[in-house]
Amino acid sequence: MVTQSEENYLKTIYHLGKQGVEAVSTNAIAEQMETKASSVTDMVKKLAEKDLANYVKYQGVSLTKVGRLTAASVIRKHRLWEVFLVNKLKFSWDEVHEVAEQLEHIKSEQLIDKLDEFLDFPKVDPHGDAIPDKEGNFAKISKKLLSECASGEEGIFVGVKDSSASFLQYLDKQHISLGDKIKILHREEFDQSVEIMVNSSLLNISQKTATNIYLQQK
Amino acid sequence: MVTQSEENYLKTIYHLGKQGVEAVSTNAIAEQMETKASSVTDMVKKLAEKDLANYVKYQGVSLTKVGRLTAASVIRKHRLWEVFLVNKLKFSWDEVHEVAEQLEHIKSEQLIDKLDEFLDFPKVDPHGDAIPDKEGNFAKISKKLLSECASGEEGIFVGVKDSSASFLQYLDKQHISLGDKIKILHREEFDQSVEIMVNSSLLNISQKTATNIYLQQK
DNA sequence: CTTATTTTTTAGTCTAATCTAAAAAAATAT
DNA sequence: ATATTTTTTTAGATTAGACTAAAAAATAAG
Ligand SMILES: [Mn+2]
Ligand SMILES: [Mn+2]
Ligand SMILES: [Mn+2]
Ligand SMILES: [Mn+2]
Repeated sequence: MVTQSEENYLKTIYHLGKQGVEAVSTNAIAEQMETKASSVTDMVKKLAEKDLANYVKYQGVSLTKVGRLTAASVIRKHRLWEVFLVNKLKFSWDEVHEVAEQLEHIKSEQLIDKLDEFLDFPKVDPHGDAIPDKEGNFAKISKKLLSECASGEEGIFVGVKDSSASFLQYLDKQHISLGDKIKILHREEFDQSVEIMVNSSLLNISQKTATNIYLQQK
Repeated sequence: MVTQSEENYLKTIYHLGKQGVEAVSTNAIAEQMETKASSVTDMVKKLAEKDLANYVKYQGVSLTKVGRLTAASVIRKHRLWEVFLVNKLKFSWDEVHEVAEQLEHIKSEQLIDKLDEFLDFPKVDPHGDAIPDKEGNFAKISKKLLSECASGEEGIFVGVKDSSASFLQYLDKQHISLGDKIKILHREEFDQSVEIMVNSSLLNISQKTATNIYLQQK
């Protein structure tokens, strides 16, 4: 049995280390999970003991095949629940993370299969992140950061890199929503801010904002 | 904060002691929860410490007002999730209990409010049990055990007393479903079995079955 | 190549929730 | 009224997960 805490560690290692393939440092995990390095060392030993992780003292952790699959399954559940909360229960996209953080640990294959069907087999969550299938495979969506687009280029807003409530609320306030067509009009050399056209209105966004918006082109 | 384990104890005490008002014995709780009496003693002390229960050594436990409200809230969540699983995800009524046992511990007021609305404010769960409102009040449904009905009487099948999977599956096999009209034709003195009419077909049910079926009359 | 700094691990505590075995109290039976 | 049985509590251990402080290893600077 994989505990809730183990699942949270697996998810973090998965995210930090390119799907858990690259070795991740103890400190990186501790920082991400807001816990102490010594706690991470303990847990990482346990994951290795259970053959969910590869761990060599002082050399970081990566995930085994089983570990990766387990992590992907948790991520799948997290994102499906987020879709449920937004599409069915009318949560807004900045309110769902905490609740999904709990729901992702509910243990029932049947539940997730039926939820997936009920939601009509969504491929992305409310933040534009891909939902892995049961085998842990992601549909590769080609997307590019707005900050990397040249002026004149345009694309559809399909995802956010930062999905903190504050950023999502900022986007709401600016009336920038997933699915909108965005055109890059001008990039200011001085501060890297960008002038864009969204919903036929002009907007100026900071460099920080531009590095957190994904566009899909053509 | 009330832990998951504490919530489970509160729920059990609530069910065993007439909504937690009557004192419940340590052994009764232990048996119900399939744990040891010594574990119950420990937990009960903790609940008393947190002002969720009234506990006097050797005299059993009852719930405080806050304890009762907390228990009712967990039961509310459990039953709302059961409705969701059956009505929306198409689980059958014998499959939902275990999953609801986990879902009932998800912490989010907003989630439950929105779920309640999404389900159209149901008053009973898939087993005919009343769903308490946010204040912990149950809509009193007048229902009577089939075993207590005289021959000639009839009523609508509105609930089960035993909601074990095996009993529910037995009812499915006999094509007896919630909402069916049942008429008592004859009670056999010898073994207390009952001949009934359901869906215009004759059926003979055991005494045990009869004591687990609730009818609503007129 | 040493010394200093940073990172990681170990050692030792702590809390929550469980258990077994033994002691104490309460209930039942002679 | 005493002895027996049952119930409940206590005492002591165990496991998971987290923490602090100290030791050890790895990395970076001079
Ligand atoms: Mn989580
Ligand atoms: Mn998301
Ligand atoms: Mn439960
Ligand atoms: Mn039920």
